[in-house]
Amino acid sequence: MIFTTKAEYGVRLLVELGRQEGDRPVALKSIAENERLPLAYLERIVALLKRAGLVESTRGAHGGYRLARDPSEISMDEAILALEGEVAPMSCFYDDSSDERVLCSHADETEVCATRVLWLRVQGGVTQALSRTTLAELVAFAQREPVETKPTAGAELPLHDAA
Amino acid sequence: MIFTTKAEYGVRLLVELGRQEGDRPVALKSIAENERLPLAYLERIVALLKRAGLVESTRGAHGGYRLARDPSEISMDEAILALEGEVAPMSCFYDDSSDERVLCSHADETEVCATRVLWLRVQGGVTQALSRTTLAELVAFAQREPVETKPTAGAELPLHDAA
DNA sequence: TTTTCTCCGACCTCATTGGTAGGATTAATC
DNA sequence: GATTAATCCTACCAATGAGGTCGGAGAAAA
Repeated sequence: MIFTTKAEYGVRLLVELGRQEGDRPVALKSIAENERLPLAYLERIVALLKRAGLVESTRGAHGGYRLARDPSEISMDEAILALEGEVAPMSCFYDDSSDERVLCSHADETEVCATRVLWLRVQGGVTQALSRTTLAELVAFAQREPVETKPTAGAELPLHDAA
Repeated sequence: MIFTTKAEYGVRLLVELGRQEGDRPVALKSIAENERLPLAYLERIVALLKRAGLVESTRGAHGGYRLARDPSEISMDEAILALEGEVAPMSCFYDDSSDERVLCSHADETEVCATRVLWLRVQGGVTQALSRTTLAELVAFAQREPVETKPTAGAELPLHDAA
């Protein structure tokens, strides 16, 4: 699997926050029950979103979480970056990586590496799909209503028949 | 990392076969030495490519592997499918998967699932990038020569600045 | 018949995933 | 001010898969 459950749970959490958008923060417990996800694990996941500035928290009784911005201003590449880290099709694509196993000189910009070209295209495909999708769209899907907010160019395509 | 070293090593193996294309099969040992990859592991990887019909083998002395088709007829989505299995951004996308953890009804086609929409787009982005890239292109890159074979539509874009 | 290959299955080690447990802190409310 | 409901934080833990290794069994050329 490409993405882990962090991405799945984290995005669902964001969608849930987007649906319940109001003046009062939403307690994680209610989301955990709604989505039937383990609360303790969700706590760690929402911490990632908070650190990335996508979510704000209020402590204490009647506390909880709310979106830091309008859902239409939150793109999925930001969310996935926060949840999973940099989208890299191969380990040596990470900045910090000194993966000794894959000793192709991917990192060496000057040398033309055949596989690097391929992974760059894949990376581009993923980040495009992510950046073109906003949280507002997903919230609209979850509410089974047509998209109201103006989506980013190209985002109205489901893209899933494009393979 | 999205793909494992199987994809990296396997694609490099294919590129190497594409470069040394001739009448005689290429022994795995020479490829392992060229690319500095563990031979025993490469053996298992090339078995995947053979099973998928991308590669043919000759046993015995002076034996080895050759491409089953012209490099321009081998697209990377076939290769990755053989090496890594189905490209699925989330575990429940696999046919055989009954992943009890992710209990979103991704599999249920009738129900609109917000995250499913997202993963479908990602999947589409990856498979597009892969299917638009042929082995012939990568071989050309490895030989530091301009692409001669007519690439599939859109394949001439590196796509990596598209993010 | 030895050498050089492909083939095949068992095994092994390590890192990551997907959690859990237990508590500390903060703030509203009785 | 005690209780309660929430966020925060760190440590631990089991299962899985990744990335190999090892040893040998066929097959074909010299």
